[in-house]
Amino acid sequence: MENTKKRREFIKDRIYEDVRHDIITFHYQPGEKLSEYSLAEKFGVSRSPIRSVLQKLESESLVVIDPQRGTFVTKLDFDYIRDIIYLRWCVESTLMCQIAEQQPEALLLALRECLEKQKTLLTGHDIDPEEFTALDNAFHEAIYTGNHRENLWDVIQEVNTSYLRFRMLDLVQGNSHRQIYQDHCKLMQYMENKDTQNLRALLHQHLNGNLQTNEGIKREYKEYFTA
Amino acid sequence: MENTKKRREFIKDRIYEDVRHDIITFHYQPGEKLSEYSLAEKFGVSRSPIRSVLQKLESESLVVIDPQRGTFVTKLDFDYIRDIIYLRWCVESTLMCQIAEQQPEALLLALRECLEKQKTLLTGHDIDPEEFTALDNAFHEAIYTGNHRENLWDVIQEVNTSYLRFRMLDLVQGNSHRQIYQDHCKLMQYMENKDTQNLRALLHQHLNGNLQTNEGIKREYKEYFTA
DNA sequence: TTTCTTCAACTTGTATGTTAGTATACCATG
DNA sequence: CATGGTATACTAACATACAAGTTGAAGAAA
Repeated sequence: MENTKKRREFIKDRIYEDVRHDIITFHYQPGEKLSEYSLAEKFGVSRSPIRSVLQKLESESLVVIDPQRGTFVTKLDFDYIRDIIYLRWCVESTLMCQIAEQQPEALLLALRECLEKQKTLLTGHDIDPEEFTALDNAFHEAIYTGNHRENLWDVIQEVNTSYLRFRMLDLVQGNSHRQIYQDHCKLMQYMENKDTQNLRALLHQHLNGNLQTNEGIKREYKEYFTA
Repeated sequence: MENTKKRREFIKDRIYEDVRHDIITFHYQPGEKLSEYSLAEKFGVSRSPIRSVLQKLESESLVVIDPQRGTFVTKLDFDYIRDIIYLRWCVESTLMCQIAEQQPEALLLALRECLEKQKTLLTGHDIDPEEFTALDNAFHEAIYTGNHRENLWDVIQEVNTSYLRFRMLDLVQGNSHRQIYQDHCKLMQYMENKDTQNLRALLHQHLNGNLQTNEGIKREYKEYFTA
């Protein structure tokens, strides 16, 4: 049985992935101009697929299209990111409390396996930020899928890209991987011990990536943020 | 001081509002085909602005574009809607508990004013579903803005259209307006009395628009829903 | 009748003009 | 020098033409 829906790959799909990746990894810097014409030239295509790509990127707030002026990579808006963090906190703390309550065997096992993978990756040198991010995401995704909230995970992913860029900023510094892993382990413990009080508090801190360092990042990369 | 940012009105903006409205109000029915060419003809424009509109509508899951086949109004996916309800429940119950805790004077006053408007509208005959929806939304929006979560409200609105269509189904029947108003009043009471237990329970029921009636709607409009 | 092939009509993707708004460098004017 | 108008280059919005895949009906073959 073939359930992988064959969807022809269009030029715009490939370009979308390329440009999105380059924005998230700060290859294109916040504020940088991305004109249709120059992108079309770069990828060797016409402006039509580029327009599609830019409009899609605008819908996830990665670029802003200023009519007849230009299209620009959005700067990081901390007020916006702050609300995305709050959104995830509200949802994921509720989900985790539910897990703490019900102690679903299969899910807890899956989460422990996920943590093992993270531990393994951490033993090596030169940790690839994107690879670690994938494992980080896998842990959080399991929280959703384990509660049969796959759609909810997908929905949140669509608005999560701004937060993703924000987290990338301190991940490239390379010293927060271990902290994230340890947070996950503690969250795991709290769920197993039904310690919802500490669970919610730690998750808040975890999603914020340690409040004190945020201020440092905002200073260090202040040209990446909106005023 | 002029703070309304003058943004030139483009053809696609008007068409977007038109088509979106017609989908939400079921003028275009779920599953119906919306070809670029026929829409272009209907609005007397070329396919370019129509493509913009349809791509934007796809990003909020109101249409699905099947390449080289056609563009169709999406059917209501209850699994998806269920998760949107859960999302709103997680967020709004947290916000309301926060309000219950802090008892912010100005916000409580604003909420009471909002309820008065709803009460006034309910005294008349022939209640306009869209007008009531606006007042319903205003109550929920105040919960966000009162906690300085304007961005979060905006984010949720972007994924809320599917839920909006779902609620429209029983609103046109015209017998749930009073129930919604009464729910709001009770939620208000629970917040003032810091009764978070009942608050969370009622909000869940409120967002679901009464579980028992949902089954009836799914039967009555079953051609509007996915299998 | 049933099944397969062919083809025409229709779909969106892509390419390329054309139009109109914006920003800026330049120059004339005070 | 300061100011205001103008020409110009650039932008995205919009129009149009062509390309390529999908669908389904008509018709031939079994």
